Amino acid sequence: MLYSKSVIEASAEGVLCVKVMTDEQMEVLRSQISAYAAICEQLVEMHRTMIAHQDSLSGMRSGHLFPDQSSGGAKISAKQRWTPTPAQVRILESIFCHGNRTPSKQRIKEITSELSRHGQVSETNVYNWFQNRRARSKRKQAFAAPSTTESEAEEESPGEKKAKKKMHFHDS
Amino acid sequence: MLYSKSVIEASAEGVLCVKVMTDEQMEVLRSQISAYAAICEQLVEMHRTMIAHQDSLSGMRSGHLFPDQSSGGAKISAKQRWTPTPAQVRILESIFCHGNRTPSKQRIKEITSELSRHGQVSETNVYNWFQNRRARSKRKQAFAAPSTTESEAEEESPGEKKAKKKMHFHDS
DNA sequence: AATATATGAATGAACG
DNA sequence: CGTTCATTCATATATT
Repeated sequence: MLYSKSVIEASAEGVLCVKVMTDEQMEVLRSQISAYAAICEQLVEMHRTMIAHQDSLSGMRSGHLFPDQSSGGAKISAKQRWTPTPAQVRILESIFCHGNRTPSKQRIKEITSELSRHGQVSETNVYNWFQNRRARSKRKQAFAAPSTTESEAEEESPGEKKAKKKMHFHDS
Repeated sequence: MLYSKSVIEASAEGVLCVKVMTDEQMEVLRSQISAYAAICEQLVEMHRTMIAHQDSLSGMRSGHLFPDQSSGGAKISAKQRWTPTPAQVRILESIFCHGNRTPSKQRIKEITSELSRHGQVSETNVYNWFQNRRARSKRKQAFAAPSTTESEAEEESPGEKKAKKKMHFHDS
């Protein structure tokens, strides 16, 4: 949809055939950008307002407790996706919160064997878990509003955290 | 649909007119839209989280309140990242499994032009693809190899690997 | 049951 | 090159 740029190839052979945009098209693009800009502004404004009212933020994690997997009935249903048992989650969280970042392959193996005693896991599962855990942790911290004390002086506008684009083209 | 198909009209007749945009300029515009889209997503997510927290306090439901964009179906899904088409994947896998490791720059160029006939692709994309392919192949080995002797049965085959994987195409 | 959210997995791109 | 990040997809689980 957005890539209509390469559509116009057929007008002439190789010479002054370029990607052209009519005023109309330009206008369309302009309004799209405009619209997004407006939406962003709106959202930022809303966000600020809400933050102002926000004071009691108790980040409670929803402890999901699911039934025992080995409760008599044979659970032969082929699971398509690994689901850590509560015990495994506890161990993983513990390790993660221990500040021990970037578990190496060796460490992964150790953790995996440890977890294996509480249910079936693979190294890949553990690896993915840490990857996801870290990524998610970062994302959730998008707005950790410390109303108590201003510790971090360096901060950007709410919407710009993710806007940074680091283009590094390896190219040829 | 915000993108009318009047895009092509201009090139048909004598109306060679018009504002031209280089690919570079198009890219800039695309990036802007993309960036705004990303920011919006981020803001919406933050918003949602905050609303959820507020709900736990007052039970008030504000509902979704971000306008437009979905009503008209004008989904600006500016693709920020290259996604190889099935045909391209097939070719790439084929080359990769051909044992020809670490394609040279020249080879990359060749492959790129070959792939270009099946969809837009840059040399950087190809380069990255091979890097990733190799790295992940190795990782899998690392995870699988140190076990016993018979666990070496897993090797990707060019023709079929993950049939259940949903292929999402992108229009051009 | 339908929708929403949480989260495991896959992968393109970037970094050192 | 190996490792890590960021984004996306698919599904398990929770909520209405």
